[in-house]
Amino acid sequence: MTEYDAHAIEQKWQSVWAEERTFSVPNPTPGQADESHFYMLEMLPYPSGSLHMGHVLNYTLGDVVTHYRRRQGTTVLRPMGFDSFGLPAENAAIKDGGHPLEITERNMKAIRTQMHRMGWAIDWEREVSAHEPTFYRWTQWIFLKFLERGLAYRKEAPVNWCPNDLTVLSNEHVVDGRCWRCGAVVETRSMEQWFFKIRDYADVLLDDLATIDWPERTKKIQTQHIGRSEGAEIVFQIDDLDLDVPVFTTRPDTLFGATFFVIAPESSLVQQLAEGNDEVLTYARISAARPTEERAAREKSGVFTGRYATNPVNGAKLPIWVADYVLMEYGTGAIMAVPAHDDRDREFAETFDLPIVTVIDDDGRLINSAPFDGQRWQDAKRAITDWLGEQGKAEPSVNYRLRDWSFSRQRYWGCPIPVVYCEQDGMVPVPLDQLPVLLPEVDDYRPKGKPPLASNLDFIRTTCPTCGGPAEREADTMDTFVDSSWYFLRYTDPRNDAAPFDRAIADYWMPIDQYIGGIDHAKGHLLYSRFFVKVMNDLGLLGFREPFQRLFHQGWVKLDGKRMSKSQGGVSPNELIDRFGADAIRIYICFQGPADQDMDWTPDGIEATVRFVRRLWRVVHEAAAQPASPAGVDTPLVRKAHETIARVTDDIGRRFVFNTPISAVMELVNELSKAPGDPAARFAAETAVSVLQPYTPHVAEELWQALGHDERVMDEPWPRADQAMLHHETVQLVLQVNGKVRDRVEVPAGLSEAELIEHARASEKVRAHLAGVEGRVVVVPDKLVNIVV
RNA sequence: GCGGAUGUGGCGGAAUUGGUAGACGCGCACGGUUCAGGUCCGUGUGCCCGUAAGGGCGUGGAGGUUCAAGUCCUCUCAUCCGCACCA
Repeated sequence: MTEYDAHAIEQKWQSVWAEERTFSVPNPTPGQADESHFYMLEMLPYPSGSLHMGHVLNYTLGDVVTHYRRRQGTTVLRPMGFDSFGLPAENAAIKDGGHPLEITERNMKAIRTQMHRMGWAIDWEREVSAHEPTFYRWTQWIFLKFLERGLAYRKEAPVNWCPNDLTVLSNEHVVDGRCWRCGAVVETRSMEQWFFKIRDYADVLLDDLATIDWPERTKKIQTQHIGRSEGAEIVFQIDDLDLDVPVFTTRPDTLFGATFFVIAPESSLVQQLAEGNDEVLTYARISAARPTEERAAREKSGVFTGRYATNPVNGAKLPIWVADYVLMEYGTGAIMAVPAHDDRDREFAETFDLPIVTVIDDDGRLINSAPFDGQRWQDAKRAITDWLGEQGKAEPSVNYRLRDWSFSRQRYWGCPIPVVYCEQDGMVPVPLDQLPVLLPEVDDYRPKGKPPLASNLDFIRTTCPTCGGPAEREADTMDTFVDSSWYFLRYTDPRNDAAPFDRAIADYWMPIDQYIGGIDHAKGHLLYSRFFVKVMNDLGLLGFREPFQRLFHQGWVKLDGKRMSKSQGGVSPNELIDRFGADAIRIYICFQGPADQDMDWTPDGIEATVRFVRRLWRVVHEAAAQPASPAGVDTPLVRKAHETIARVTDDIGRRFVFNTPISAVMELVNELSKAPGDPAARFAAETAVSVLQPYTPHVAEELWQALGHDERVMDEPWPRADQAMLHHETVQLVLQVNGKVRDRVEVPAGLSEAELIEHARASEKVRAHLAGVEGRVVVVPDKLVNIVV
């Protein structure tokens, strides 16, 4: 027996797999019989640096599943690529002082090497990167399809502006009022921007959550983000102006309690209502410009316009105020204020000394609301809406918190938006056959507040595809989340140069059977991708409605309480591979705890997993020197082996837990080492190597050979536990008195209740606690007898 | 404020259907092998009382249901995460 040499073994097998293209999976040929297949995917990395331990956990989990499924006889598609366009990669390049293309490709190279060294079973022949023209050509193509269908549009709107990254951000990427990448406080600016009409899909995005197997918390986050709320739109008339202003409310039952009326500072109504009123106009201008964060500070501010609105239920004259606690983007930008039954309205009323009228009593019935007095508020909602509806002053309405997705960025490193602007023809899409619109190489790519491409005249100046006259190209680029909304489709048919993918091939592999990635993408990438798939389904490009059938979030790997975001000294995967080998790291990261919970990174105990691999190495070699285990041999060791198979299979396959299988194999190895010469030693060793193989693919192959096999263990069918071997001849019977364990005895399995009770009463220890009293008896067959006195 | 997750030895964690709490590993202690050290092997290790036999306590806290609760119910505390003036 030679010493265990992780590096020699790992390099050897990694070379073999690369040469033999072991993990490359061909697409089905037309007419081929449908075979069992599985699409395993983990979220692709940003090449903004090299991998950290969080990635190692993510991709190792995917790898274990990949091997496990392969060995179930399933063809597993498991591709990889790079989210190489966009802020993360570009900011990394700026920091490193190089060109984004150069830095990005350098990082990609480093990551590929790390992935190779971890031994992950990846089909590299399907690799795609967002920044390659062969990929973004089709990002542009898909954009144009959206545009054609009216789902992409340009609009002047208040948007989130990051003063540090000098670009617009989507709502999903403003976190606590700050930029998701750099942490700068985001400002509000009114700019003409590109949007995707994700709001049109709010209902289906909500409803179809019921059809997918996702963690409930993720569904909750999306549900909350979409924020569907049902109510009514009620029309208020503005005195003297002959103007009808609708408001949205979820509580039409409180209409009689409305005592004032408020409009948002950004509302176009302000100009009409406050003409010549400088106080109001100044307030509106100043508060509209306040940063979102400051505006969300609780203190209520506002100004009275001097005008009144008429409450349609009772003709009451409600003073109209302008106040910045009313948002332009939600509902109609105007509200009826019911201070008795709304905390914000109450606070405002108290600040400005406005009347408060209670219209629902403690029993939940309407008061001060004739003719609806006495009705339960839940019923009155409907009744008042119907009543006003008959007069044409109300109709049921639904509102969403979800805003359309702002996806244009004033940055260089992204997919060019393929439209041109012509004086004659206005905005003109670039014809499909002229794609891709190539991102030009520029020297000065740094953000300046206006898109860097705008000053690149070679790029900007073009001709109009419609009239042939002079035109200018769009200078904004796309959000990186556009790329990641469809990359998983490109993997299915990555070299197609006639279409983004062939529909039949995408329909064959998709939807993804198992997706693994961080929960930080719950309302960004995971929502956008669902939207893209639904649109593409509506466009007839594919035959399914959801991209990710089953989703799992790995926990964060934390260092000093903070999420790992880049490789830090001492904990970089490369250094750990150098010191301990990939197999030991793979075991370690899985063994640390439940994969969906956060873990604090400590290197304590990583030596232990190396020690375990060495122990396995030694024990298996010792067993390999033994004669082959005869069929039908029945020893405690052979039973332990079958038990291990059953546990590991259930844990990975059904429960989707990855730490306890390692404990199970450790137990088996412990028993094997304590049973030298056991006739089942070879069988136990083979079992240990076989079920550990998804975790430790390199050393498993080496040990499989040592056990005398020519085949690869990764190609061996997953072992099956012999049910007969799981059945025990004797069981340990727990004897309780008053629910407390007093004795344990070994008895034959399958005894009758009477026999079990007899055993219990025969126990000295039980008798000592019974003191001669008979007692009532509870029996759990093969497990427990509890005597209650 | 709303929504969600978590809480078990000195530490990471296990306990899958209400039925032996603490598997597996780290750490620690003692012993052995090798001996420059580490490696490696063995034994022990929830807490308290007791030389021992044995007994008591024990899954953040308080109640409850049950023959039996880490697991179910009610309340509560702590930590973390998501949302947050969304009418």
